[in-house]
Amino acid sequence: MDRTKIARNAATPRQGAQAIRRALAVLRILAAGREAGVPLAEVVQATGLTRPTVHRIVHVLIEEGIVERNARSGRYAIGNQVPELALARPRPSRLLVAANPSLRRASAEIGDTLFLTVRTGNDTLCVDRRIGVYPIQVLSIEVGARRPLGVSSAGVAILAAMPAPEARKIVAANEKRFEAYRTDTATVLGEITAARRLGYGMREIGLVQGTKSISTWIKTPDGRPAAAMTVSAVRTRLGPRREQEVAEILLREAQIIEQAIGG
Amino acid sequence: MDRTKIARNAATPRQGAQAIRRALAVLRILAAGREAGVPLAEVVQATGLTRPTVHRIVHVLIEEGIVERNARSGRYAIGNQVPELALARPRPSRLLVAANPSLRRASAEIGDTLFLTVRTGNDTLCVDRRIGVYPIQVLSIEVGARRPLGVSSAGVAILAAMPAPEARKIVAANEKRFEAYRTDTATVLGEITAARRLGYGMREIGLVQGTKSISTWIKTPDGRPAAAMTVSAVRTRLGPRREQEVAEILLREAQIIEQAIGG
DNA sequence: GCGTTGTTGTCCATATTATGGACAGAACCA
DNA sequence: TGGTTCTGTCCATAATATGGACAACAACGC
Repeated sequence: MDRTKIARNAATPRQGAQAIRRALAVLRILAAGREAGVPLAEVVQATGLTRPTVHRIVHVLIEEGIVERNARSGRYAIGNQVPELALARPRPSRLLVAANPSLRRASAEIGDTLFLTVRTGNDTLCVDRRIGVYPIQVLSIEVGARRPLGVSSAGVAILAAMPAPEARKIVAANEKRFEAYRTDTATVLGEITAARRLGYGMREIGLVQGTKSISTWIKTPDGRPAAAMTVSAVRTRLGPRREQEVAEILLREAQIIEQAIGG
Repeated sequence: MDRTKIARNAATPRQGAQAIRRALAVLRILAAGREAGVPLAEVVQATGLTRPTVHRIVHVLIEEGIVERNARSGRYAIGNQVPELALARPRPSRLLVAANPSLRRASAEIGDTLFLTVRTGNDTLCVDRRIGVYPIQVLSIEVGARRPLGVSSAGVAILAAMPAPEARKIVAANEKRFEAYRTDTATVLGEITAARRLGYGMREIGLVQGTKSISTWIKTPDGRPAAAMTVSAVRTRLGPRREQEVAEILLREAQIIEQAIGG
């Protein structure tokens, strides 16, 4: 009876739309499942909603064409109508355009697979990939791959570049989803701290066995990290010396991209 | 108190998600506004919802990143996160792939601008465009353009190819949106009847002054129209004789596409 | 200046709507 | 055949979303 007026202007998360927010949370989990989709139980676990609620949401979204169900597996996936809605927007994003020359340059210089990953909500989303000239390439992550912030080196880099309290809040929000990626809050927080010290994100053990990744963050003019640039390679190819070299190239190019989107 | 069990299995549109359905209705209207966006009042008018409701929905969607607001005009538009969700799906649709050779062939043969338009819900959505060799081209419709079924020749063609009651239902549902396109239910129904007789859709007066359009429908194996192929040109270039020629080419290619997606 | 019209934004009592515990069915396995 | 793990459905209930009414602001005319 006393916080009625005080809290309204600041960060009150606008009421009267629980169902819509929940539906979007479901959609974002489904998006992480790509074409293959996600079983209902996993959506329940990842969102923390009850099963009847998720079931209802998912089936309404199916009726609306926003979600599809794989007839074979019974899994739920992002439907046809989502790309159709997306057509309303102009094709390539500002970042993608700005990053293009840097990706080309760095890819040629480094020779290993290069990824551009953006932050979207509590997830990372791979939006570009360049294959290098070295004969062994790590291609496990495809354009469109989406993961909770924290489970990839790109996610760690992005979290490391934001204020610690904000990063902690996101990690806490993603906690329920870490299990599926064989990690946990403590590990993630440790990696974030390490990345802050180093100046870039690093994972000795990538999501694929025997790979190693290095990521630098890219900040928007307002100082918030919006994306990351990542190199992935077989571990043996990224010893301490080369790690240093690669990191320097990535840091240089990240700065160039920051300037391009800043101006 | 008597229809409790009877109607449940057939086409009961699953309850418990009014808000989600409404949010999607809003999104689809916003999608029609492309980058420029749509003023709130127009969303209200087009959806038939009340203003407070639309306002609430739109602002929640903004908080979620699904909708953006143009700072200059105050209009609302589809946001960043929609294409990001869309990345979860594999790139080019089955239809787009199947239609590609036909579009190329017809475009070369006809020389005027060619469009491929799909049905999505109660809208048409332009998904491909080929520019011909003739020096005057009608380029007003871009890939991503979305309009209520019935206002373009493509929409009329698609409606003409479905069972009359279903077409009437869609036209009725779109009624509130026709005004913005300077047409009305009676006109649209008349055009649909004419298209059924002709075997293809036609508009003497395109949405742009002085243009004329011809559209043939494309049906999926289950017999439902899913898309339309359209030629637009300045009216003088599409006299009765040439109209016949163009229609024949379009009908031929439509059939080829139908076979390609059927097998 | 001052009404007029056309916007968008907000409040809050209310009834409609979404919720989730409990139950049921289906598929798989030993 | 009983156990386990999944999805689907029901319905009383509480919480949620609703929309009428009011407010604020801008642009325009005179």
